[in-house]
Amino acid sequence: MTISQKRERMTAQKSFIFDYLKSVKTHPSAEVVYKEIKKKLPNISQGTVYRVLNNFKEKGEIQAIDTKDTVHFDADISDHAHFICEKCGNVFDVMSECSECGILKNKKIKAGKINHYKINFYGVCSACKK
Amino acid sequence: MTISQKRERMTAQKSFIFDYLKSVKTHPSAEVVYKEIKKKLPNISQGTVYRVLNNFKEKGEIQAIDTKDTVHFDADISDHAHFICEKCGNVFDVMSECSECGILKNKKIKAGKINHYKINFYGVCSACKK
DNA sequence: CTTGCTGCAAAGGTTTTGCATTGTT
DNA sequence: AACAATGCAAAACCTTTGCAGCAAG
Repeated sequence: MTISQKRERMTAQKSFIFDYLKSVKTHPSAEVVYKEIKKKLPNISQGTVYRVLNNFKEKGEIQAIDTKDTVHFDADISDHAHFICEKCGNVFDVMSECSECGILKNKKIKAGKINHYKINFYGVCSACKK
Repeated sequence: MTISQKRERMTAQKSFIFDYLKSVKTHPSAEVVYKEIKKKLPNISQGTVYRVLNNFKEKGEIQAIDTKDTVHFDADISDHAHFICEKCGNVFDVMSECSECGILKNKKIKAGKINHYKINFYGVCSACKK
């Protein structure tokens, strides 16, 4: 019995979503992605957006940022930290290296083997503080 | 017009929940807290558990750990990292210091002032790898 | 033509909330 | 007695999913 390899197909929905994520420096939630893509593909559905985002995440092509409310997505999969506004929930990049975390990556600790890590900083963003 | 200060009241529900969180080294979700407390207070409702946990969090007496699925709670509010199992979702403590993150704390960066930070490590826990 | 992907809408699961009642202070 | 907190159940919210039709290869 041979394992049949599923052949992935390229669609407008996928490429629009990926291109959009690559083009923005913000870290949009699924809902924001949906609204933005809908401007170009008016018939796209929420279900498709969630499915596509989750597929990209599973393939490691984008990363998800878990916040209090909704999940945010980032097409930049390099190790970098995020600043999460406790008021509006927006996510900003923080260019900070954490050598200790980098050393632990791929190491096996008591809990299990570390595949990757995320650093989130919390505070109120400049816009909300106004 | 004077600002009327709300006086908080002590209830069995609150103290049971807080004591429970303080007593465990796991990082239970709201649902787990609910089930555990229900053993001692059979009439407690889910709504109360969510309300109490959120109040403790807002007062800074406990911290919330956002994971892919549900929020987990930790009565240990010291700066320490967590290992999140990508399979079962359980949360484990990681005793690791991150001097870079510590230095950034309370500093003002471009995005805003950092109040606190969280470091999450991801992987598959020993139990799930079995 | 095959079958992976989509749109639609319904379902699922978690968290929040309105309101009458209870129980602290 | 005041009114904060609870229990209950419904609502709100985000995300997933089943299925028939569409379209990429």
